[in-house]
This record gives sequence, C-alpha cells and structure tokens, in this order.
Amino acid sequence: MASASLKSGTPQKILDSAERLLQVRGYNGFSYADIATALRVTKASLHYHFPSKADLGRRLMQRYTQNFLAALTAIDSSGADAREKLQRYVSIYSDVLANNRMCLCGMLAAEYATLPKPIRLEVIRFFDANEAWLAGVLDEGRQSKAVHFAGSAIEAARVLIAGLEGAMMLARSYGEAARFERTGRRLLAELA
Amino acid sequence: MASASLKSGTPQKILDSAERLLQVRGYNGFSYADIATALRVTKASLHYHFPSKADLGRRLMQRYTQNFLAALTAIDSSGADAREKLQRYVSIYSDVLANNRMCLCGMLAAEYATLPKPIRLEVIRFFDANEAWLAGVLDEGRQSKAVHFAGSAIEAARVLIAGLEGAMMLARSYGEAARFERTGRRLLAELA
DNA sequence: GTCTATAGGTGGATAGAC
DNA sequence: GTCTATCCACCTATAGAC
Repeated sequence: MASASLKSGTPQKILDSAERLLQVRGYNGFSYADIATALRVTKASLHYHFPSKADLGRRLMQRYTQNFLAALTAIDSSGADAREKLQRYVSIYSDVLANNRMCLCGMLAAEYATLPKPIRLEVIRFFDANEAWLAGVLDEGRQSKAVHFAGSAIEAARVLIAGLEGAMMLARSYGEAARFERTGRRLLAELA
Repeated sequence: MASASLKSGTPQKILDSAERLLQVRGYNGFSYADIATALRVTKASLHYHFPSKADLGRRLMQRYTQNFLAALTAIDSSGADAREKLQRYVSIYSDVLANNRMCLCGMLAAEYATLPKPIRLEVIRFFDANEAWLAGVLDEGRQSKAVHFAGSAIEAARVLIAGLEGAMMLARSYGEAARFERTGRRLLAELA
C-alpha cells in the first residue's frame, strides 16, 4: 500500500508529511510547525489548505482508509487463495512498520479520548471495514478448507486485528521489526 | 490489581490523578494544569513533588510496574493451575478497561517516539517482566498438559500480550468492553 | 497561494512570600 | 508544602499585504 498520493500537489505533500508525523508521534505529538518546517513553508500556508488541525486529521484518515481499502481490493483481484490473502494483509502492516511507523488508526485508537468527533468516526469506519473484509476472507477460507477457526468469522477477524495492532506497537517500542514478523506468522499459523 | 496506593499522601494523590489522566488521554494529552484542577491545588505545588513531567512519568511507571508485578506474585501464591493463572492475568487487563482506561504501558508504547528516555526504559522493563512471567506460566502449563502451544513459551507470551493490548485499545475506542472479553477468551482458548 | 505579523491561549517550569 | 506571580516557548488560528 502506498501512503503517498500519486499526484503531488501542495495539499498532498502536506498530508504526506502530516501522515508520517502522526504515525510516528501521534495526534497530540505533532504540530503545524513541524509540517511547516519539513515542507519549508509557513504555518499560515498550511491553514489555507487545512483550516484546522481537526480538519487535517479527518482528511488524513479519509485518504488513509481509501488507500487501505484500495490495497484490499488489489488483494481481492489478485486471484490469491484465502491463506495468501491473509498473508498479504499482514504484509501491509509489515510495510508500514518497516518505515518505523505505527498504523495510523492504531495510533489514533490509543489517543481516542482526545480526538475531535469527526476523526473518531473515521477511525471506527476504518476498523469496521477491516473487520468486514477479513471476515469475508476467513469465511471463504473456511469453505475451501484452507483456513480453520472456531466461532464466527468476525470474531476471528477481531483477534487478528488486535494481535497485529498490538504487535506493531510493541515491535516499534523495542525497535525490533522481527518481533512483529514472528507474531504475525503465529497469528496466521493459528488459522491453519 | 489496585492502582492507587494504600497510603494517600499528596505525592500518591498526584500519582493517582496523573495515572488516570495518562491512561485515558495519553502522555501528550494531559498537563500539570489538569492534575491541579482535579486535586484543587496549584501547578507550582505539583512541581514541588515532581520537578518535571518526565520525572512524574518515570515515577508513575515505576509504581505501575511495581503494583503489576505484585499482582502477578499474588497469582503465583494462589495455588491456581496454569490455566487459571492465565485467566487471572487477562482479568487484570479487564479491570483496567472497566475503568475506561488503557493499560498505562500500552498507551506509552503508542507514544513511544515522543517519550523521555527514562520513561522509555521503564516501559520496556514492564513488557520484559510481563513476557518473562507469562513464559514461566506457559512452560508450567505445557509440562502439566494443561496448556498447549507450538514453539517457544516466550513467543507464545508475546502473541498473548500483543493481542490483549490491541484488543484493549480497540474495545475502548468502540466503547464496548465486551469486545475485549471475547477476544481475551479466544486468545486463551487457542492455548487450550 | 504564500507570506509577515500577531492574537489569544496553554505548555512546563521557576522565584520568592507565607 | 502551598501559594501568587511570572517567564518564555509553543500551540492553533486569523488578518491582511503581496
């Protein structure tokens, strides 16, 4: 999944910079000044494109979810079987972590209590979409006997998402991406 | 596990208030002013007991880890078998979430990139201790055939911790503690 | 669309009276 | 040990020139 947009107008560059800062430092850990410094423009210029920080955050989330869902659609179109789809899903997380970033939504979930309501809604929308997509893949895999799990697919999907988000946070704190890889493999192995 | 201290001098009250704020809003989401308002004292008074925010955070983490390890020791002394110990371990997380709080260290892990180094070290110390304790219980359970898992105990412990931390973050965002309970049960079931 | 300048508020932190 | 008063840096955000 490419986080950065193909087009690279000023709003896109601002979103790219804000996205990186947010994934590394969190919503309450970066400021317009940080973006301004990175892009060598003034804060006032940023406010022209994104009037408020809440607006910036909301549009950031919208783009992130859009890109994420596009990556999931690409997996669907690949003709991979259910197990391969799950592996590619985990790889999306790996790629984010490889850039020393947290999942944008995992970060925002931690800071949830301090977020403006529009951003909160986008975070929930992201996780709902992830659960639904994963549940579909899991059901498909169960039917083809490629995947095995007890109970409902949506519950199994939630365990996987929770495990991946948690493993990402921990691996990043330890500075050991390999921790995430090992946990990701185990989570997939439990579905074999 | 009781987060609040039995003694309740001023430093303890400050730590109690800061702990709650940090678990709900994160390290970058609360200020000395928030604590001062809650305790109806001035900010200057807080600085007398905890000169800097970094110092406050570090001592908060030290107390949290101490209380957490005491809770683990209590489980060890209870004569419970390995499976019961694991269930009680999950219950510690449930109790924290029941107060609408995140695990203090899960929160700090998300904000890791912005933390003063002394606090970072305490966060790692917490997770190391948790992994070690869990790995011990898992090995004990495997020997008594009460618990089953592939690979090393430390790896299985990491999957469990990641799953619990992630499930906590998500359940709190959705405002549905039941999400955590269901994921917790599934994570334990995978060790049956 | 980007700039300078600035408003109005809050952040962590300190000096010194009581 | 707690207070008043204050410092200075930084925050989000806006007005108005170019």
